[in-house]
Amino acid sequence: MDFATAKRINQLLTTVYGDIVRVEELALRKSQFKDISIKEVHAVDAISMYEHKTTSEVARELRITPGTLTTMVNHLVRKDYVQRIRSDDDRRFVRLGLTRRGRLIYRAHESFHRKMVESFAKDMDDEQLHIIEKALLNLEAFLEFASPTPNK
Amino acid sequence: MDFATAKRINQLLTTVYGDIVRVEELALRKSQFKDISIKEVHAVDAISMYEHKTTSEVARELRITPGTLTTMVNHLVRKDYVQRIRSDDDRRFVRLGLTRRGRLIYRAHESFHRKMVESFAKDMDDEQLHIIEKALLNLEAFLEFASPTPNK
DNA sequence: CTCAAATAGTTTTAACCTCAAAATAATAGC
DNA sequence: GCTATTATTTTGAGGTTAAAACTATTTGAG
Repeated sequence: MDFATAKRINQLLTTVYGDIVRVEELALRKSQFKDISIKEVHAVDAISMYEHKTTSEVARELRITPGTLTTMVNHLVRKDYVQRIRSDDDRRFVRLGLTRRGRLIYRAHESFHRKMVESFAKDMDDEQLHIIEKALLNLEAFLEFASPTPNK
Repeated sequence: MDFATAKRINQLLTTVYGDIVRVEELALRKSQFKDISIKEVHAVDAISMYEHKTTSEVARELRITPGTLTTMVNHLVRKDYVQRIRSDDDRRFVRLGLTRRGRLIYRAHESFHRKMVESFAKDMDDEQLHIIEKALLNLEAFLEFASPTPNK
């Protein structure tokens, strides 16, 4: 790969995520959901629609500590996006679910991402999509090699 | 594009950046540069080697406010990564430069990214690289459309 | 030339996100 | 029934950020 191309691709890779977050944040401010931050939306996304995962499971998925998620969930409960459901079989567990309002923003967020990926892969055939997925998987493998995840 | 592929690509896109940052942060902790955060390294990167950009220019590039950059630069000066150079022609401007130590970490960071992009594009020919760049540009265009950047 | 407006940067304030460690609550094993 | 373990919450502290007020400097209209 020539130097200039590497530079451009690096630039794109490192810019794109920040741009996604910025656009999402902006869209929230202009929507009916002004009281929720993008991090909180990602928590809503991880909690997801029907699974009722535990606090620890969701925290692991978000790569934050359970303590951090607890305060986040406090806010999200107060703002009526999330509900806590104590497990009946083992009352140490707290299972998390979305309220009606939580499900609304979940779907809005999902729809944004669907549109985003669609436009990302616009005019591409299966083979081209495969190349892109391969590249992203290469990247994941590099990162995994650079710093192995403790798999539990 | 079929649903499952879209899901996988979305997953990869949204995970990858966080993984890059996590790996970089971990590498820093294990290196000789333990006193600098990844955000600060990105500031060093934006300040760059020889240009002596002004505070506002660097802030714009990093998409943070000048006030935020000022406190960041305070830390980086104290830790001997960055130096402030008052402009002589217009003494309102502060130009930013790297110290010896700043240049060291600049090159280390640059090298990490070079390796990263290389492994990202491993075994790909020019045409395949072009497809990937196209996809990333599509994504940028979508984001730009979703929320136009105020170009000044 | 002088002073008001504009410009660049800094300081202050407050919010949010985060983690580590201690505290609390519940369960499991002996 | 204790003791250890597990899941969550609370507490305390630090990092990142933006907004607004403020300082220093320059520009330009009169």
